[in-house]
Amino acid sequence: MGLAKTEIFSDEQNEIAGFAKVFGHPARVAILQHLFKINTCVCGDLVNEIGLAQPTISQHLKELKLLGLIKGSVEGTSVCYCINTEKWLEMKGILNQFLNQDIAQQGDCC
Amino acid sequence: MGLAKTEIFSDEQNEIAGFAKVFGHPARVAILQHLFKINTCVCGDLVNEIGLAQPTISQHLKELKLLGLIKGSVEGTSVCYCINTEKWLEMKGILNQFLNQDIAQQGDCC
DNA sequence: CATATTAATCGTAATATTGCAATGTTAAGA
DNA sequence: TCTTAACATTGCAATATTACGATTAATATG
Repeated sequence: MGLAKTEIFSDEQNEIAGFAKVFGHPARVAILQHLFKINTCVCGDLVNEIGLAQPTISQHLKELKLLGLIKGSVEGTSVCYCINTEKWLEMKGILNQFLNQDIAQQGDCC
Repeated sequence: MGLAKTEIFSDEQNEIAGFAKVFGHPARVAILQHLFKINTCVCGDLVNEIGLAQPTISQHLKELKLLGLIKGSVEGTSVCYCINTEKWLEMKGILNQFLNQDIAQQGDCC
């Protein structure tokens, strides 16, 4: 089917999956890393930085924007992208809660 | 194409994406949460716990096993699954490094 | 041995994702 | 206004993912 049965899972589970999915592709990881590294707005060099065609980068940016992880503001003919710190922290909190589940666990049992 | 151009990205980027991808589906999030909650081996009740068919669960378990996040040992006619703590911690470290990138960042610029 | 139980695998349908060429849009500069 | 630039959108081909029915494999149990 290719279609996830999201309705049988909790909002929390779907939220975790939603955020994680966006990192599930190396191009988006690379884009985010670059945005962090530059530390100031990037305007268009992502296409040169990463080795993918312009429409492909544009599409990945769109997905990141849809989740709210990045912001884009038009700057003349170019567009300036940067991390949305607030949303990033929110996501970090949610994912960390999931990743830190193990503290109570005392070891493997298999 | 549906095929990610992994060769143009660094090993680190591909590794982050690989781990994240596995959480990119709520069923796998649910499976992991349940394995943590039970805190002892779960053998087959995952199918009842989560509302998906047995082959579907089996497939998700396979992916989790492939990455090394869970271990399974045969226990009679059933199979006992549990978290692979060592691998989980390794993954946590890698993802945390990615999620914590923001510390140096001083705010949005758009 | 016959049968039931449990889980893996196979095959397949439906849908999603990835990537890009072609094209559209918008704003700057000549 | 015309042209160029920087992106976004559209449309499509190739591949991946998700889900499940049917089947298979392995082990208990009567």
